[in-house]
Amino acid sequence: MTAKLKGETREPPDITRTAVTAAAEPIQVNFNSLPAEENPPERISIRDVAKQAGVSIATVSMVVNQNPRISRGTHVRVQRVIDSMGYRPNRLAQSLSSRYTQVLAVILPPLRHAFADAYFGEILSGISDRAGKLGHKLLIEQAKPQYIKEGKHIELYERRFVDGVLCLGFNEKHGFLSDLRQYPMILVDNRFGEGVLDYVHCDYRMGAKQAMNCLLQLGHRNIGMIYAAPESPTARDVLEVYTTELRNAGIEVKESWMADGCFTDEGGAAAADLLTHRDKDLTALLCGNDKMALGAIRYLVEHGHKVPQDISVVGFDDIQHLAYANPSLTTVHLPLYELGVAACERLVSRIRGKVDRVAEVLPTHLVLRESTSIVRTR
Amino acid sequence: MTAKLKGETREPPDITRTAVTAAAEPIQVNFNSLPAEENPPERISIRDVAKQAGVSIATVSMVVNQNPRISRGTHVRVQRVIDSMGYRPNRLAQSLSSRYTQVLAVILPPLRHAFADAYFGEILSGISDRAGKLGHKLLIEQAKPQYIKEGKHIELYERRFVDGVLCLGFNEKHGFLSDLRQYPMILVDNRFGEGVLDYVHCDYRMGAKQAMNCLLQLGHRNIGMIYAAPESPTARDVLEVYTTELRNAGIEVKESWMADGCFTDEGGAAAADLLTHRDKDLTALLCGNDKMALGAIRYLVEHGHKVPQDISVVGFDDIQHLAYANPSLTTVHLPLYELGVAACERLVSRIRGKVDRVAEVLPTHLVLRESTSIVRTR
DNA sequence: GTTAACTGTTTAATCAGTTTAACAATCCAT
DNA sequence: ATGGATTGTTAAACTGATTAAACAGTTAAC
Repeated sequence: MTAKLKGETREPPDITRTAVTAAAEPIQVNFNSLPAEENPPERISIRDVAKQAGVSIATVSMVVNQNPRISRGTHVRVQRVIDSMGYRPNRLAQSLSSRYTQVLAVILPPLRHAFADAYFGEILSGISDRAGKLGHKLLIEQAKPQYIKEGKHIELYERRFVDGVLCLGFNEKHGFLSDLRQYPMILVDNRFGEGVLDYVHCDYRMGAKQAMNCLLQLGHRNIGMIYAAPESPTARDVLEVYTTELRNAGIEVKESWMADGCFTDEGGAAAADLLTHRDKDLTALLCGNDKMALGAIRYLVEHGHKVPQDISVVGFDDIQHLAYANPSLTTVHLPLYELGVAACERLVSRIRGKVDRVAEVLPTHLVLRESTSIVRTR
Repeated sequence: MTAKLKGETREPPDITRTAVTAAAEPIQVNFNSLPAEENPPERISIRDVAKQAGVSIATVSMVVNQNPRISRGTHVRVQRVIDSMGYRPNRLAQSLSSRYTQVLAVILPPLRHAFADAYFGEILSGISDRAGKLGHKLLIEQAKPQYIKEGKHIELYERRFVDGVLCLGFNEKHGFLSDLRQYPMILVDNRFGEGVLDYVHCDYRMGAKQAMNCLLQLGHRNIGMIYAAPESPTARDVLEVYTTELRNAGIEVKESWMADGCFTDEGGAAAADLLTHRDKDLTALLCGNDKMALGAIRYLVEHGHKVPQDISVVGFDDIQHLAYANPSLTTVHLPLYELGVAACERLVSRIRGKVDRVAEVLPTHLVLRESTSIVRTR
């Protein structure tokens, strides 16, 4: 009979409703000045503001959205009421009505330490900073097998959680990416198919060329390569440039000079083990990322090889706080922060329908430090 | 006159509306089988399902929410229609109506590398996993000064972005925390005031005791301490236990044995520098976290001190991949993943109104590795 | 001095759900 | 056969915003 009381509390739902599947600034605070518990502040809606200001809710909405059809006088008058009442528009209602959530999702690969990874972290910083500036919030998801199986990545759009998705650490092998083809999304630091998905990635070919030039100029001819994820287009870029540059220098490329290091520290160490035993004449190692390079250096040092005197090592990424490693690492600097910024920027442009398919490649540069030196003479 | 066309596209808003302030499973994909671009799938609403199933929208809603008032037969019949149509409830409408968003925010401190931090990463993993299981999404925010000044942390609730907030890496010095007092929130790995805020933290007193016991048992008597953030209650716990344990062992505590390492690698190195010059007789260092411990070891090794032969070092955190460091680090293991899980669990319970003020402390244990040894005899 | 164009505001429909109260239909006891 | 309790379903109100279309009041043009 009577309308539901405003502010009445209800029980929150215990389960997620997914319908489709039926299964399953530092300021010192004086604690004494803080009342132990306060009633939650009562919600002020657009109707309350409209009533108080003596206008319609449409007018309030237009003031909030800075619609130019509202006169200066009305704008000021209503804005004063808004400020005095502390009105904040309910974003759920805004999004329901406007069809835009102003939220983006970042999908990370299902690695145990994805959240603590320097590579992802740097990209995330860029994404987060730019998203904030563009007035967007960030949802973080991890694409575990179960997650994909349940179609949660599609729900992200279909249930209106987000306007767009940024995918980090995936490549063509990850079939779920093509499920997102029809929605706003961007693949970060890789590419996919031919004009199938939007992407932004670092120029791994340029980076590989810079690294190889460096090693060749230092006189190295027996150069090993610790790669990873050969199914990844950008990883293949590096491998291709590696072999091409060797050939161009008149060096015969040996299959035994290459090993998979799985992008990990341990993998890098294992690969260094393998490579140094397969060919004792290797004087340099090119590594697909810094983590593998560090693993390799650790292995080499522990097994009596001096770095760089016996073997030079070059990495990829230029992860922070590694300049302190001993020896410090010569590496290809990837503009990961900028990559995140660009990816976020492009995605939002796509959401706003302003641009066509995005395909951008960001330049790299070599950072020469202590893990490389002129080739040893026998 | 005519109703707006369904699926008609509108322009997304260019600005954030904040009213209050007027200022400012790997599967290979065959690309050829993918149509270049598809029309976005048309939205299916609860009304479409109701019509198709020949029931009211209330019934569909109750089926989706597994309301027991719906008969078995109706449930099955409607569920079939839901599945066949691929209906997914719009979460914005659900949340607007139900008053619960099923979204939690994680607020990180404004550090440059907060997203790539092993400490935060581990906690985040726990939070993320548990949030997923509880049917909640995660929003990630960084509390930059501007962010707090603009009251964005309060908007998180007031504009219905989230149901609750987890705060990582903050302490009593961070005044904005008290703004959140009246909303569901939990302070992670610290405490605040006396029953003012919910919190879960590791038992730093226990950890400090374990570390000191170890060092004292190894015969050390001149033990230095590299602390950080002395305004933090948990950091003070460690300092207090450190001094108490020394006194209990009949050792006079010297002010010159303590230095602030700012929780960073460089800070740890600088503190080690300071401490070893202030007192050449120090045989052990207790460090507030692993990063400082590593910085200290790096400094010590580079300056001719052998670790552990000359100086033993104990850390705090037990960050992954550090077991490989040389020497590997003896450290107090903090159950950070479990901390994240517990924090998330408790927060959701609070949101559901099931429990009172949360104040939980998780046990630690010492991991003995190579950076500690029996005290050197002169 | 009408008519047309422009301004600023409001009305009402819409977004897509949840929930309360009412209602119809069946069941059991009187 | 009548009344009350029980069960399953629906109508309608409600969540809090946006926006197209209508409308009233001025001003400009013919």
